[in-house]
This record gives sequence, C-alpha cells and structure tokens, in this order.
Amino acid sequence: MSHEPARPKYQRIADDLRASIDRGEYQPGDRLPGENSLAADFGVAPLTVRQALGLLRAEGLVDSRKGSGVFVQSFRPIRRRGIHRLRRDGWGSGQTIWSADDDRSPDVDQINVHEDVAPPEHIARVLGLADEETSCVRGRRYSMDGRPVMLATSYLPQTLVAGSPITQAETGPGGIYARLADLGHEPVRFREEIRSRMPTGEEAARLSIPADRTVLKLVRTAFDAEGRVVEINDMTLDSAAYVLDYEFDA
Amino acid sequence: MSHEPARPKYQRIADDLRASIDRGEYQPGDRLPGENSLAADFGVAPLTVRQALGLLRAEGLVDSRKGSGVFVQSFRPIRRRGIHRLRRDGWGSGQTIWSADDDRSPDVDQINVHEDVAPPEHIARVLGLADEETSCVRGRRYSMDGRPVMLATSYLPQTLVAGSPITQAETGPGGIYARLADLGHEPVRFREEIRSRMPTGEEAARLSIPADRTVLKLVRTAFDAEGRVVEINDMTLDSAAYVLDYEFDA
DNA sequence: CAGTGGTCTAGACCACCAA
DNA sequence: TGGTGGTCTAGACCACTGC
Repeated sequence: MSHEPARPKYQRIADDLRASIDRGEYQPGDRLPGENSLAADFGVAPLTVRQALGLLRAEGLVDSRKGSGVFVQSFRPIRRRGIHRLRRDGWGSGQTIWSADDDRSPDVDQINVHEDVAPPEHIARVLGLADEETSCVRGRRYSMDGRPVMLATSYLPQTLVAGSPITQAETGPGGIYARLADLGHEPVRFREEIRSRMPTGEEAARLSIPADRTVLKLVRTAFDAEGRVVEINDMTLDSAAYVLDYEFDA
Repeated sequence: MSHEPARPKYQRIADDLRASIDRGEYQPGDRLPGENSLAADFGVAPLTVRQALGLLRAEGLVDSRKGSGVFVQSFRPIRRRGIHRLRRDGWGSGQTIWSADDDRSPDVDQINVHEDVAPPEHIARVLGLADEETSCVRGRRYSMDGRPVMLATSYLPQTLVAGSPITQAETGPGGIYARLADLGHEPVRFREEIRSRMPTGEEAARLSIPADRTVLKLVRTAFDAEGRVVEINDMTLDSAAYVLDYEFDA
C-alpha cells in the first residue's frame, strides 16, 4: 500500500477555495472571508491561509485589496486572435475551448512616442540596425472595463519613419501598418513569439497586478515584402486576462 | 515631491538575485548560497529570503531541491513552432527575439490509450459528440534532456477511430494525423488556444515543477475538409521551458 | 549527522479602507 | 476606529541530501 505523500495544507486549502469558486459558492465580485476567519475555519495559522490565497492571486482567480478584503475576480478573458482571416461558414463558431470576449475594443492610454532612441540590444539586432542607428519607440497601455490588461511598445527604424505620421501620437486610419504601407513598406508577414515570465516592478505597477502574477511576453515582428523587419511590437499581457488564439491551414 | 512607495524587501532581493544571475555571477547549474546565508547577507529574516526565492522559483529561474540547495536553472527554452511552413530564404534566421533550441525531438513516455471514454464536458462540446457518445483518449509525456516539459492528451471521436491504428500505442509513420488521412478525415485546418494557469497537483507532479509555477494550457483543435472536429489535443506546458512561435502572412 | 529547503506557528507593525 | 491585507520577524519541526 503506497501512501501518497500528503499534499501540503496550503495547497489543499487553495484547492478547496478554488473548488468553492468553481462551484459558484463565491460569485465573481464576492468577498472571501477574512484571513483570520479562514484560518479558524481550516484550523491553521493565518500565514498558511495566506500561502493558499497567494496561489489563487498569482493565478488571477482572486484579487486582494489592502484594507478591504480578497475578492473573486470576474473571469472573462479576452480572446486575442493572432491571425485574422475570413472564416469559412460554419467553422469556429461555438467551438472554442474557453469562452471569452471577442473583438471588443479596449481603451488606450499612456500613449507616448520618442524618436531617435537607442533600443535594447536584442531589439536592435532583430531590427537589423547598424551601430549607433536609432529607432522610433511608441508605447501605450490597453485597458478593458477600466482594468489594465496589456502594455505595448513598438520599435521602428528611425530612418524609415522620420517625418511620417508614425512619429505622431495619432497615426490616422489603419494605424502604423497603413502608414508603413504608405511608405512602401507594407507588412506582409508576421512572427509572434510568446514567453512567460515574472513582471518587472514597473510592469506590475502599470498593469495593477501582484508581483507574483506571471505576465505573457508577446513579441510581434513585422516583415515587409523584401523580408526587412519594419516593426517590432513588444507586448506585456496580464496572463489571467487573455486567451491567445491562432488559426491556420495545414 | 512624490516619493515612490518602497518596493518590498523580498522583491528587491529577488531583483538583486535575478540581476546577479543575468550578469553571470551564478552560472546555470550553480548553487546559490543557503537561505540562512542569504538572510545574513541581506540583513533580513530567513522567511523574507524565502519569499524572494519563491518568485524566482515560480518564474523558473531557479530550481530548489530539498536537502540540497537552490540551483540556477539552465535556461534553454524550446521553440515550439505552431505553424510549419517553408520559409523563404533569408527570412527568420537569426531574427528571433529569444534564443531557443529548435527542432529537437523530445523523449516520450507515460503513453496510454483508452477507448470508449466519456471526455470532459467542454471537450465533448467542441468535439461535437452527442449524448453518451464516447471518445478515444491518448495521453503521453514529453521530456527534453530528462526534464519533463509537456503533457499532452488527445481526444478523438470513438466512432471515427474504432479499429484503426489510432487506438494502438504505436500509430505508425506520420502519427495520428496520417492515420486520420487514411480514414478520409485528414486535418486541413487547426486552431490553437493558449491560456496560463496554476498546475493541478497531478500536473505539477508529472512535470516535476513547483506548485506555484504556472503552466501554459495549449489546446489544438483539428478540423477536416468538411469542417468537422476530428481531434482535440489538450497540452500542458512548463511555462519556463517554452517559447511559442507563430508565423503567418498578412 | 550536519546542513538544506519545506512547512507551519505565533505574533508584531504598518498602510489602507470602510463605517 | 476597527478590521483588512502586506510585510517582516523569530523560531519550531520535518524530510531529505550528501558526506
């Protein structure tokens, strides 16, 4: 008889609370009992309950507000489609694994544009910049229902975009890809690379997420018809807010 | 004069250690000083150092072994290409954001096949199964250099694959997609959906990851030429082990 | 058997929020 | 002003590793 190694208390408590939330005993927006109260209920020390809540918070299931309490996150992830393409009729509808909000337009703030900036080394390399060559950097933040969900920073070769609307805060209809097309460098191919890591202090602050919630780094590289890299968009996503979606033919 | 709210000690210590690792002061495989030693160095309590190490462990930067120490993870993520397509010459080479191992073949174990299984409700819905209709379930685990990196479970309609090699552990050259083609249901289109969440206890155990390391859920849905869903592959990835890569035309 | 990390306890002080 | 979560301390016991 092989007895399983006991799963630690704090993990069992996390599983308990997660199950309660999944069963709907706590609805989105509801406040969980206080830590001391939970500690008494489960018969453990407050710190043990804190560890359990830490797992749920890192996961994005709950959101704890200092001085107020721990609240169940309303979980409606955003579906981000990486490949936009007309769908044949009858395909795709209702056949996704996770329900998620689709095609809603987020609010944008913290827009800033800087010209003649030396980008990070790994960006400069992929952009194919020569030594001393600079870039135009466009930053912004996206929010959904008042909740920040993504930071994005675009890097473009300075020599390519100097004097164009791309160096302005407002780039006009179609955005910077339309303006790149105006300049004869329409993006025709993209690469998106995705990794998971901890947020920096600044990222956590701007996204209003706890320090132990991982973010998804999503870096989109845009190529023009000659195969030149014309833009790199470095995105930082709240990992609890998104479902990424890619569709493609065999 | 707005003074920034002080970043907590444990986060500053985590940043310190992360920077030391990035600078190469600790090489992959190296053992970090013990918790008590670090606590003395930083002038804080052992638990505070533990919190800092917890962040690095959740991130996958370090790996702590009970009774032995905390070791820097050798960081060589695996590049998983979601879209296989011939690249035009000169594209893509050396232009990726993150360096990663490419096209290495992982080891596979924990292979199991079960027929006539009732799949989870959300799988049954996407598979388009009628009530009581069952599926064939194929599970396996992938490892790289002895380190488990991914769990995968495929669900196929039982009526579609009954009696075919798909119900065997060994499916033959080309795998189950080739066998589906033999059956007249070649997959011609795919959807991949990606989410981040905490591992279950079983997932953490099979992947040998700590309970606070997020996993990436990657669910691939395969459609045949008639638009029927012929397979769902539910994958669980160690988020610290992978770079996901998608390339596509505008 | 000495040292390590994993878990857990008891309790302190603080900033913040709501009544 | 009382309760909340956030941080931090001091210390206990255990399982495991490696000498």
